[in-house]
Amino acid sequence: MSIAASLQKSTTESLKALFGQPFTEKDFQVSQTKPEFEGDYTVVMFSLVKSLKLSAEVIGNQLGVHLVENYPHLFSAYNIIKGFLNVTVTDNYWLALLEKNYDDICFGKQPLNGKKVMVEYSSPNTNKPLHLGHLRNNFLGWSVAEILKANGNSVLKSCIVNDRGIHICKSMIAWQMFANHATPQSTHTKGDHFVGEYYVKFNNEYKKEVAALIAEGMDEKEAEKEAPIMRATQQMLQDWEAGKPEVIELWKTMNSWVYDGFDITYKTIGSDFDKIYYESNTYLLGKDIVRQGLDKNVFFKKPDGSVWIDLTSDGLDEKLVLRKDGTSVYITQDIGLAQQKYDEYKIDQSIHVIGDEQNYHMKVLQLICKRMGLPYADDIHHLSYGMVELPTGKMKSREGTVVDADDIVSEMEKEAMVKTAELGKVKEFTKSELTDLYHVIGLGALKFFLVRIEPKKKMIFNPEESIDFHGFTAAFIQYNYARIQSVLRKNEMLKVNLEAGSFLPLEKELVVSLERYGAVISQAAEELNPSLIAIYIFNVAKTFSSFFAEHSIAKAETAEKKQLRWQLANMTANVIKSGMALLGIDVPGRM
RNA sequence: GGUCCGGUAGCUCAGUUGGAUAGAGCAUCAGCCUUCUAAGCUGAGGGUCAUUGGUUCGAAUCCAAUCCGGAUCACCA
Repeated sequence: MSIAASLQKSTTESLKALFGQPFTEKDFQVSQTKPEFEGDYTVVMFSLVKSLKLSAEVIGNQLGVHLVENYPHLFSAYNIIKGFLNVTVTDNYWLALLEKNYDDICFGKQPLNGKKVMVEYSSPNTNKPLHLGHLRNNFLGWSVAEILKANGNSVLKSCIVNDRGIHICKSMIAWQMFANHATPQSTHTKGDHFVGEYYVKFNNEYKKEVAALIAEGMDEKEAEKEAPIMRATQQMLQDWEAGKPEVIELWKTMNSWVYDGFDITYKTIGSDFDKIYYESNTYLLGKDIVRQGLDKNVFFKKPDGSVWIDLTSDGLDEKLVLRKDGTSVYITQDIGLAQQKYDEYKIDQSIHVIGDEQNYHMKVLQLICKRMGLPYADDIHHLSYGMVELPTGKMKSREGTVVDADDIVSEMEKEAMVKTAELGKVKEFTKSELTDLYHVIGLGALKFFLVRIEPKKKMIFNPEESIDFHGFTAAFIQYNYARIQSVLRKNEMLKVNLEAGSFLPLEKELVVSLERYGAVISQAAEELNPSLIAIYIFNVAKTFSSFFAEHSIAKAETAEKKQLRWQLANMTANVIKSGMALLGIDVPGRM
């Protein structure tokens, strides 16, 4: 149990003992004591004044005395300022905490709780390479999965690959028209980039054709429908659905090029999945559920044969679930996929990491599942995140205005190389050690940049002012980790009895901060919010950095101080490494 | 128009779920390497928490209205 939770518990017990009535943890608030006051944690008593009809001073005094007398192993002193009861935790508590955990690499993590969660993220289209927006999705999803694991859940990482549909056919048609049998191999191009080029080519050609038709006097809407390349694409989609061999062959070939490219990117950024779903296998699912829903009158049929659900009573609109020709739409397959996941794994919670542009869609999906009475309806959760935009506006792959994932990663590595060379601290590194270091620093900076902000906020990425290595960054944290490793290499831990020790302010601040790690993981898991981990780890590193500048470990005043600081440093390193791992960021032994 | 999200320092963001004098990073300015890694440390300046009203011991936080920005409301996915 965290010290904050212990204080909460002992406060409810004390209040009950003192005033003879039951209290819960909601009746008062516990928070960290502000640095300008004496004490470690604070009980806010204003909320108790009314129910007890006593002044805050009186309650605080009685409570303070009771806490110190009855929990002497936890609390050593208190003071009251206005309605705030500031409680000092005993030095022995902190010493014992350090002694027990300074070398525990699992500190802060929870044992398995039996809950099964699936996190779906990434969900790429197989017609273009990944871009910065996908990276935010990947890093968020991956990190949320790791945080949930650390908090005791069994987690399955999943991915739905959008490998079919009109947008895939666009790249295929363009390849047929313009490629002259070129391949990634023949052009020495990474497969996903290669296919992406044809997606852009499609759109250029399409625009040209539409413009030409309009020039001939056709109106815009019709021109967009009638453009020959679009007609050919639609024909191809029909051929695909009919299973026309040469179309399927081309589809498989081009998709395999893209997968080769994705594999490289995923490997580079450290993304992985336990289960991959393909839309080409799932797009027909869900129709049965719709049929059942028709029988139950959850859905209704319009005269033309299309099937709808009326969500107006929930403040939404009517939504189509089956076309008049009986084929399924986006939402239909999602219902089917949700059912399939549940059948396969009996998951307790299904988290979908999807951009906030799809808030409406996910709301509809959940509502439909609810109205159908599906058992997992309430366990579907949309982790919605804001778009990554450029100073010039939205990224559009159709128009080629995207920050490519592979490009940005290698640019960051290059930046890391330049900066490292300037500082000249790792001259004895081998070539491959250097490559690893640049990767760790460059990719770390990028991940931290994308994950340090609350998911639902949209963010603007300015390529001109590229991500730097100072302040609230991964590099700062990695740097402090490397410094600690250096100290630990040069100094051995002494084996001294620390029973009677006490803390200087920065030592105390550091151990108090480290103690919170478990609570931070829990909160991040509950809120599905990796930025809490990022902020926390940064604060740990910052506190360490001040501590490190102020107090020497090698030349500590006494043997006890040297041991205490050695253990503090070691535990800090472990927490940094562990926390950064939850964000998918590695830490170097030297930099 | 309906629904949803956002608006906090020049910029990028926190703000422990209603608590003490609203905090970090960047940028600016002033100090600090003969001492365990200066990708660092210490300090300074910088605020109408979009606006107005309400709720109460107490509001950046909750409620209402308004303003600004964004997303979405397809027989696309």
